[in-house]
Amino acid sequence: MKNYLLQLFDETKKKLTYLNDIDITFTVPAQKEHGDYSTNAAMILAKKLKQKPQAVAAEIISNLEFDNEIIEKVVIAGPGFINFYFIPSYNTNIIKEIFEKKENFGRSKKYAGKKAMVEFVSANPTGPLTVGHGRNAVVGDTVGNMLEWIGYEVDREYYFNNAGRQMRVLGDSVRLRYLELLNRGSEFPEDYYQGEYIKEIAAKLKEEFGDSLVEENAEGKFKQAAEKEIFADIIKTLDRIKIKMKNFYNEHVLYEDGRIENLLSEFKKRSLSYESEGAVWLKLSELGNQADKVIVKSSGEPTYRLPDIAYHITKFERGYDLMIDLFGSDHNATYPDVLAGLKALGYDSEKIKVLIHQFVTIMDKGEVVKMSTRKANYITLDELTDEVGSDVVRYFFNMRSITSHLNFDIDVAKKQSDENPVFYLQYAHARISSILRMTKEEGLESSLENLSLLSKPEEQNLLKKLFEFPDDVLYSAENYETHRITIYLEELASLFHRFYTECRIIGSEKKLAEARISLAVAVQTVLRNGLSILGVSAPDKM
RNA sequence: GUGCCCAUAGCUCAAUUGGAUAGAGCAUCAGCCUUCUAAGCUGAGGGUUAGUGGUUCGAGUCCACUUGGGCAUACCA
Repeated sequence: MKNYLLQLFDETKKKLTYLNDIDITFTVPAQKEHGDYSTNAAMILAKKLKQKPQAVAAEIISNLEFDNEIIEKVVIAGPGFINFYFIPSYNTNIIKEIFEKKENFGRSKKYAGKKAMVEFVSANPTGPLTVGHGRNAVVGDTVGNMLEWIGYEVDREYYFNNAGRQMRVLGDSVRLRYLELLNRGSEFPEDYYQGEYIKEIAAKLKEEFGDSLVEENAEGKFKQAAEKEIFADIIKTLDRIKIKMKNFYNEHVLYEDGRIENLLSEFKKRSLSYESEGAVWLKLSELGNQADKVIVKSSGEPTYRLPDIAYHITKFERGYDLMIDLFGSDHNATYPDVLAGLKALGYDSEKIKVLIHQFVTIMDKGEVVKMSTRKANYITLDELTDEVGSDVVRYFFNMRSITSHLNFDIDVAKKQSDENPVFYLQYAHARISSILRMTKEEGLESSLENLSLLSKPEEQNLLKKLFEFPDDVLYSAENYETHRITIYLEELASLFHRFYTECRIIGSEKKLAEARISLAVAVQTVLRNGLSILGVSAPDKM
């Protein structure tokens, strides 16, 4: 429907050139009395043309050469909206399109040939992934899916660093637990990693090496073993919720390749850095940021900014047209420095989209759980997946705008009741499978012959909703908003359940029954496609 | 103190980016199964969109201030 309108307006632009001055958008009105689609173009143009919106609207309409077989009427309403009413039987064309495109219905080629990278999770291997990481992981993966749906070739990457203070403390935590097991322990510091997994790693080391590691330092075997074990667990955890990284990028590579040194001398050469108090500073205040920041400490060790900039340069060199960085809100102060640094070096920082998601608040037994990896006071993503399953985890994290805090009530999630809307969608899908099984037994098959019989409001509403899917996918993807997909699917499922209640298939006249089966199949296809974007399964039975 | 994000129904959240009468789910109440899955459907109640002012044909959305929260504000990442 929208495509037809766009076509129609493209034609009209030749006659009314002022239409080229604005972006003409079509929206589905909230009130169905206002038609199938609506545009506010006349109101926007009224200001530019210094005419009344109604007069502009009238002129536009009189120049529209629309097909009376497709559009029933076009009217001016309210302050100057132009409302379009389509012929009901035209709406059934969407079923044919869905039957043709099947699992590809909703995909578009708008960004075909473009490469995107989504960098997400990127947690250092100091402990198991928590529920907090879960939001990042699921949203990142789903953003990747959405980008694929609009044509991008997408790489998923996990950036980490196994050097630095955090990791030293991790290694030493394992060492102390190991010594404890040999009854040679000393006091375990409060600010060390308290988790059980540290003890498990220590136990494994004891099993393998006996007491031969007593003199070993924290940086060696202990840290290596910890990193290896923890990473293996992280990959397993991600795999359980259907996330596969294309690449794990170790910050260390940037040092080995000499990128850090090169970058440092590049900044120096361009007079973007200076030395003071034994440290090297980046002139961020000259680049429009708040204050200069240290890039190399007086100890000689770079701060995270330097490798982060170097890392992003590798992304540019790898030829990505779009680079997504997904962070929790605790990083909201760090990325502007990185972007400013890149921009100063001549890279197009517009190609980098930084998405910041707000924190997950965990509620357990009516209380907020304060999370800390260090104190081992957290709920792991694995535990959550054990409790509710991958589908609920993925759906739950995808269903909220990332700008808002996500309130994760463990009690509710455990219930697996109808408070989890994912079941509502899956139920609609399973219901259709069931219908198809039953109707087959009755000798009924889907048919595209008599779709014009689909004229009841419940049927028409479904058809119009199906039309919106490709648009919704595009919109969601371009704005990186996974939750819009869940909203769409819930609305579609709701319309289907209403159709199911009002429009029986078995027992209806054969032609009508077969047209309705086609509609049900189309709805099921779209439900399945939408769920696959979210990474949620579409069961045939529940 | 300063920067970023946020405040919408009892609770959890939407609102097509400035559009028409602010919508869903849960919870509460009242109905609907001898017929394709009741994990469903129908109806009811529930709102000064934190507050005040401003911008304009039109504001939950944009601007200013106020209040209240989250995250930052390191020579940690």
